Amino acid sequence: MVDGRNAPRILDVARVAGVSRAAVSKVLRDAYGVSPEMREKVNKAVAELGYRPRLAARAMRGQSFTVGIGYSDFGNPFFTRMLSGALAALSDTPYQVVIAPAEEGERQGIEAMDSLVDRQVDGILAVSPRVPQADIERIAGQMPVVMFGRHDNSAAYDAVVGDDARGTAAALQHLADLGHQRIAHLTVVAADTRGDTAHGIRLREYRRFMDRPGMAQPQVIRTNEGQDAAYEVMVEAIGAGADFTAVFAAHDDLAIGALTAVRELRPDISVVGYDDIPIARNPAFGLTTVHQPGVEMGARAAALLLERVEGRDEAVHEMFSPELRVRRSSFPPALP
Amino acid sequence: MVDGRNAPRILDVARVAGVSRAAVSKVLRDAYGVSPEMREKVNKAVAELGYRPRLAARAMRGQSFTVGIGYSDFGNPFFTRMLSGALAALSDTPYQVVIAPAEEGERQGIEAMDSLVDRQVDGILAVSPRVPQADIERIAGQMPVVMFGRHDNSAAYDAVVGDDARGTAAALQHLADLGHQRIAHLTVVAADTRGDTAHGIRLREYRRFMDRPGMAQPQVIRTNEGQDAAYEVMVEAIGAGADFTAVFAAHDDLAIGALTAVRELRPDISVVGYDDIPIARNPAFGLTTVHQPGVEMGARAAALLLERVEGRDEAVHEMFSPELRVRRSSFPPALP
DNA sequence: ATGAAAGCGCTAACAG
DNA sequence: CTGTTAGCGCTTTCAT
Repeated sequence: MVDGRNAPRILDVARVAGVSRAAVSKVLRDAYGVSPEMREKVNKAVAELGYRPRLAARAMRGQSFTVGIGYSDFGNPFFTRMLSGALAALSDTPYQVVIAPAEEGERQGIEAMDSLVDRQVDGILAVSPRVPQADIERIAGQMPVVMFGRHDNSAAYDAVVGDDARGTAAALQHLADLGHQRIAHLTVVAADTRGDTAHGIRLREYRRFMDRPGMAQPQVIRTNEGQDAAYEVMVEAIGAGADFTAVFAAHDDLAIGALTAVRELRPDISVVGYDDIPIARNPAFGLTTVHQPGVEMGARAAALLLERVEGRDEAVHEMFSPELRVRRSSFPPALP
Repeated sequence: MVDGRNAPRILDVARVAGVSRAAVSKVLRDAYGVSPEMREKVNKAVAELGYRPRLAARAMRGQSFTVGIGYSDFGNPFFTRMLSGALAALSDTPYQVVIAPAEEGERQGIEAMDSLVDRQVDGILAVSPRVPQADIERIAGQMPVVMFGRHDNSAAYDAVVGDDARGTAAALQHLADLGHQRIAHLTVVAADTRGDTAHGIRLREYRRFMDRPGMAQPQVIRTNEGQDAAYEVMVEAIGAGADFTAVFAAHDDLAIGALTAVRELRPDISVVGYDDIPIARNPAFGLTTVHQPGVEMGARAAALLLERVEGRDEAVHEMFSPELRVRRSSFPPALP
């Protein structure tokens, strides 16, 4: 195996092209002050040698022209949408992208962000609901940061979020209009509904909504992630008597699990989800859900990050309006 | 914003701890020859300053202790399984992980791999069916490479693949046992069934199977990626007369689209998929499909990569056995 | 327009 | 066991 050490360096290119190292560097970055003929010679030498600049060496002097994305939950189709929006927005820029996968666990996400800092990326875009705000602010003190899906408005970093309060209200209003009064909320474990996370807001807004006159007591059902876990929990809840006629699930994956249980055991119960993942609109489910414009949100997050990298200073928080998509899963009217 | 430039350097730590830079470096890497008291002092100074070593500077001298994953198609649940297996296997090692997202397009994947080379990762694990073998071998000449899902056995890099020929035969045999003779194959565009890709093998094996006595002429139906595209194509095929009683889809996402069309228009047609994505086993679909042990495959790929990084030299190719999961979507017997 | 030279922060000999 | 020092490959003034 050819050791990385003997890969061509900028000096080799300079030698082949018969110019100085500085000249090569300038051509590479197309900086000011290179004659067309010099550019020609250098490019030829670069091609001939298959030269590629070493990013580590470059990064030691200044920008790395890389943006980092802190990411987790690769199986989440909504995150996938936002990721593809961000990648598309970044693909037309001189910035490359590296993704740091966040490990599971309590401090999930901060290691990923730190690893990006250590790599001297020029800016960070992250989906990290669990990371304490103080940690993010520490990092935002060192480089531009845009957080995705956080409602905690910080002056240190930008945020792109969906309007979860509004989306939740829309979903619940839809059920209420159908005549439902006893609506349960199926959501994730308490660790993930803390603070100003999307799931925290959805839960808070649910409680607020159930406070309205005519609505019943709130019933919060907790589950681990995954369709299967949601299914099990719902089977149990239904077995225990199920004092509700509709379920508002915190996201579509849970909703699918709930819908599966409901169809099997209590087809009269309505289910509404959140996110509008692709399978939701399959006629096999016809899941009524709250659509979020993930691609646009991802693209906007990337754009905000670039603005910051280029120098903007004040924090920006942008909220995207969700939109209810009514489908069959919530058609059956409530029982009297 | 605190500029990256004034982040603490190793010299600052040395000053605070009252020792030399080399001593700090040794403690950091816990190299041989540091007294406990020195270690103590240094660690204290590191914590106090919030010092973090700069990976770029470190990489310039030797290993980066990073493995790179070339990845694309973030929405593909099978890839997600293998990714989570790989990440889990890597999480217990001193190696960090960065993921380079592959852009769409013909040479999809090679830019991602090159970008990892430029970052001086210690090894690359990639899912890149479309990249020409020569390009991979060029990279494998510079650092360890493990490819996921490629059947082209190269001496330059390792490979982890599913036994697509066997999986395909199992799926088709199942349909044949049910009495089906006219089986169509729904697969992706020709650009992705070339060479020794998984889809290429599945297609080739399908043709071979249909050559058996008693089977009808092969019918290959092409579609773009996505359930919706597959649905449209199948609606069209059925509208055009559908001279088949069963469909073998190249992967589950296509199978779901096909199943949706079939249920709507020709519920007598059986559908079989490949990959066993989570939604496949939902009773709403009950999709018969070929299960691949994605998590194990990902973990094994990561392990092979580490072996290479640690010095193994001969190439290894490992094939994983798929397993047919029979469900409702293929129960209806063929029409006479 | 071009080139020489001084580092960026770290590691790894080597000396003490 | 600890410290000094010479680079790693690149960018970037500053002369020429």
